Amino acid sequence: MKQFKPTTRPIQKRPATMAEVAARAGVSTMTVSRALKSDGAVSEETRRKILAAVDELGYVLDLSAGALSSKRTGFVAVLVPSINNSNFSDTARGITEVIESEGLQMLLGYTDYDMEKEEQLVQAMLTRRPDGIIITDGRHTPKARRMLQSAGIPVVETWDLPDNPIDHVVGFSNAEASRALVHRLYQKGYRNIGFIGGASRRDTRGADRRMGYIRAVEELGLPVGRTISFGNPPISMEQGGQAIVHLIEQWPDVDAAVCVSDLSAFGAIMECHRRGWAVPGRIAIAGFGDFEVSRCAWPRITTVAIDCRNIGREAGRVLLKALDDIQHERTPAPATLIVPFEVIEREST
Amino acid sequence: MKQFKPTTRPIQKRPATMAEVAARAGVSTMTVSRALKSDGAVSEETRRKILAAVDELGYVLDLSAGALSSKRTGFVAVLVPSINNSNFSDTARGITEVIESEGLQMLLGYTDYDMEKEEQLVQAMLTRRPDGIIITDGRHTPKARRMLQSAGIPVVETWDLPDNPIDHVVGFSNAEASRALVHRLYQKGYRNIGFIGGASRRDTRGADRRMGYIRAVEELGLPVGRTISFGNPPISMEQGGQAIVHLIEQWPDVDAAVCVSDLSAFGAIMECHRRGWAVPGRIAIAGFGDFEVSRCAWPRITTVAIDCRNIGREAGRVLLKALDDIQHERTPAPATLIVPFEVIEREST
DNA sequence: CCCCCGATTGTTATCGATATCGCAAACGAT
DNA sequence: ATCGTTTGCGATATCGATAACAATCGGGGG
Repeated sequence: MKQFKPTTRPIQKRPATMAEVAARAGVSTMTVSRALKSDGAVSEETRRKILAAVDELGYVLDLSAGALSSKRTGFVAVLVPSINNSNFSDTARGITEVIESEGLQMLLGYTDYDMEKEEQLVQAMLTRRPDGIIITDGRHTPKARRMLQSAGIPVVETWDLPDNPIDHVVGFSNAEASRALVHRLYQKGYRNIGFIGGASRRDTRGADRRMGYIRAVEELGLPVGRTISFGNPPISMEQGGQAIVHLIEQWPDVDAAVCVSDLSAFGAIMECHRRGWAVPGRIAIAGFGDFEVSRCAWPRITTVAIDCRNIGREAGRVLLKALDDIQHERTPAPATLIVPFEVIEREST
Repeated sequence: MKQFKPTTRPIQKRPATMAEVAARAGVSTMTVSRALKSDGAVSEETRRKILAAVDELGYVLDLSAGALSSKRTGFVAVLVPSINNSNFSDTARGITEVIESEGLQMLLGYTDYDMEKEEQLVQAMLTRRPDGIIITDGRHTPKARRMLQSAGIPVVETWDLPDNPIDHVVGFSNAEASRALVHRLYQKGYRNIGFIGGASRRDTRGADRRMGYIRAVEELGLPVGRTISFGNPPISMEQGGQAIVHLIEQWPDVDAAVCVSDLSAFGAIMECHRRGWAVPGRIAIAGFGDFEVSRCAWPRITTVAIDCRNIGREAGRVLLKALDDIQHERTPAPATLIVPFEVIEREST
């Protein structure tokens, strides 16, 4: 076909193959393959010739072919509920940081806080034959569980402490953290504490936080039942604002509110400003997650801090360890790593 | 090796292959392959047999093998500067939404606002032989550009309007948007407008916004040079707070500030509250991006709204169109799609 | 009754790399 | 000089699927 516009690039030009590189460098493909991995035993001279050929042909290695023969794709599947405005993006970041040093690549999927979607996603991910999988959840559909167990790869569950772990775990107890926060508010003198969370049970971590709250008010002998459920997870700033209004209208005597996340806490505080309710004068408000907005808002928001990025790093390390064990034909021992949380008191309570 | 704990799962169990499924169902692998794609012409009876076998063996398709023979990996590489606290997570979301309906999967990479890193990432991504690539930037290193051009796959540049596009474009002019915002502030009566942005030129969109600001103050005959550069992109809320203090100390007569993003605008506003400077009484503050925090803060923040998710969707659609063209052996025409922005005036100005 | 066609299924040849084994040359130690 | 031991490289056989083409079987039209 005649090209009228010489600037038009040929979309379909077939990329060079390793065999072509080998031919040009006058060696076998195996030697090229070795030269292109850092550890390959190749003489300096041949390597130079090969790299020159690679350069001239603009060759890039085809890992998708390599994966087939080496039986290692170099993929790590990562499933998170959502990546927008959430701690999970930091966790994903931490994972990437750790695994990319080993030449592994992340395959990211969103479950939308939905177990069914998670199941489909697990299936779709396994289709890519990842070397390992990190999943931000401790509860799964039976089928998802079965698929994960029989996939023959290391699994890391994170951000939770599952009752019955599939394999490895890197997490903390959301319930305990929430409970600790309520106790701290109690120490500060608050006696009528409410809770604001999402309406659905899809968010298992949110549900755990609610449970921790309930346990705390019960054991402290505080008035119970002051919980507002509002909107689908992840509950937004705007919804936090609406929820605080409901909370106060329904129980005018509440003096403090624990929100399922910093975002809803922030929304609640801003709505209070708008209505002239002093925070913490009229009502104290605490969040969860130590988002940047909590450190920066005015007033600064009391919250539970979790090092999200570190969760990712640790999860990545646990996975690398397991992969290393497998490569050296050791049976990896399922690890459970509990990461710390910290209640941080700021001006909002 | 003896298993002491019967619950321990066999990590190394090799997953079933298509050949095993075929044997069990009493057909050829080709028939299995056809049954597992939706479009395959297989009789209802055989399909049932095959699906039964798949189920019994717990078989999952191995796309990494299929990719080799079909020469289509089903991957779309997506490069974004950062995924944390940014609009790009929404864009990634939009892309996923569109492409997953076609069975494509996103391969996500972070450039950290760094062209060198971008270049490495492009190389790493091409190694996976994606069917297409979407890249959140209009400026690249020469080598990255060359690699993208000769990769033989559709390329979509997004979030920018490059002077010299590689292939397809879905974006808008950051400079124009920023300029429009300054004009709006001018209409509102502000005559001494500053700018707060990151210190590095790595963030090309940030640089464009600054340029738009400069052009606007010049053409309006306003005092120039009132710009503060602070911190590495993405400039954080905290840095926005520090920057506004510098701005006001250095030019006490400024009556309005344009921030490179909503996050820094928010930080600036909160810092003003802390210091008792009224916003917009003492100083008006505007942002960029229409983050949730801007809709929810008090005061609500004037900003430039971009439908980030939609950028992702459109970029995905453009890519799908190109892939479809290629499959039908048409030469895809490079498309440039300009998405709208809107200046939204709120209480902060 | 023959031929052609569509629907369904099988055969064979890749796809592009790497694992494994093997061999030759270089090297080092007795 | 001899005999291991490395070191560097190549030949061959996969890895698990799909493309392309061939084959088979019924049924309808001529």
